[in-house]
Amino acid sequence: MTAETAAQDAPDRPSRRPMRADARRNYERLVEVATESFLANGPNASLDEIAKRAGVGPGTLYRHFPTRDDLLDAVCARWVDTVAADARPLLEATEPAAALREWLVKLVDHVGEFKGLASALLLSGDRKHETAGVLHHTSEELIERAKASGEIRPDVTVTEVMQLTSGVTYACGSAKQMNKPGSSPERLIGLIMDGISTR
Amino acid sequence: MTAETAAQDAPDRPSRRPMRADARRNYERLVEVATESFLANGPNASLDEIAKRAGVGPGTLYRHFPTRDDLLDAVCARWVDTVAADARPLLEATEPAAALREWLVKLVDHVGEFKGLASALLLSGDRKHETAGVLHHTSEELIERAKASGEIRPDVTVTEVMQLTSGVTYACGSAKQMNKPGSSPERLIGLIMDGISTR
DNA sequence: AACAATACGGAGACTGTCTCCGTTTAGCAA
DNA sequence: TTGCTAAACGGAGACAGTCTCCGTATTGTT
Repeated sequence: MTAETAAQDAPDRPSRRPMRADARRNYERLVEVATESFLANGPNASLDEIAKRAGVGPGTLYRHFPTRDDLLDAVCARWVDTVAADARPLLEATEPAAALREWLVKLVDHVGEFKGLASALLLSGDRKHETAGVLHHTSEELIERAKASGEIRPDVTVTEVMQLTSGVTYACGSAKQMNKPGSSPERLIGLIMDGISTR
Repeated sequence: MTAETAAQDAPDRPSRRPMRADARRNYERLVEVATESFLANGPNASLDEIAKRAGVGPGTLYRHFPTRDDLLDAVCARWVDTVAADARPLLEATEPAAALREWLVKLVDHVGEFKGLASALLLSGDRKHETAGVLHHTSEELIERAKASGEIRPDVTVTEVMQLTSGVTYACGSAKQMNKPGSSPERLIGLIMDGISTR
């Protein structure tokens, strides 16, 4: 399921008939407005406000997205497609370890731009939407290739790398928002790469 | 400033005369109740509720702690003394790198127990209360010793280690709360230790 | 005992969450 | 087209949490 089709047979819709036209319109618009709003005001942005700015009543918002997390998920689902596209070329790179490093840095940057909204995604491998799965799967491929080439230790798991990476994301994000410079994602990912490399 | 004395010339009090007896009593009681409440209900526990359970009006709570963060800080200030005590023996250990590793694991465990309340502390080196400073300073000593013994790379900074550690804390915390087992703190800290070790 | 200075506490304004239900609309079938 | 029904809308309003204002009470000092 890609973000584009998400609205049709939306979140866990029991694959019944497609959404009515007006419902779909509102769904789309809500996700759109929510994205702006979350980016501008953080993940606690007022939901009623989002509804208002999308030109619908609160009831409509809550019918489509019963909880804040559901809305957050939908917003992330769009965004994740963009990120995954970034990885495509890396999957064919000639130097797997370097490719992995580059991907992890990109991941941190992307998630960082997206504020704290997406950080949970790195950890959950199997949420409703493939949202998180896409990221997990991409990482998995890159890690397996790097293991195969002998550059990464075979005892390291995908989950571990994702945990460490989400940690870097969190640390960089927090550091920025409290005006503590801290080290760059490149540097921290570098240290992690050193830790998981064969030697 | 230790937690015990915190109430006397409390948060950034312009070192004027000490708190009045009733004020101090309420301050103490509030921190006490807040600790329970945050642990039980997370960092969004209702402040009015805390005030009520401490037997004071909301006004009193807000006079002592103008923002939620101020209260959170006060709660953490108590807790940090406990943690720091754990490090005392490690500072004299004969194997600095092992001691550092042990400390970092302890740190993750402690912060984890304390839910998400304290994770921000690892990153901020110079908050109002020494709260964060204590942790930072302790880590610094352990890291310097490990560098001096040649086991840790000299180019690694304290901040970097704290960033990575807070990341592990975050990752383990999130993983737990969304029922994703993930790897243990020991394992992840181990990978980080590998990354920052000389080879 | 009297008097500042300090602190208390609760009423209430305000903001955000979420639901209920009467009204409207889309889509289909005749 | 028209009429019908399931689907969807949206806003009033109940509720919960935040935070302030200010009249009242307490403390510690002379």
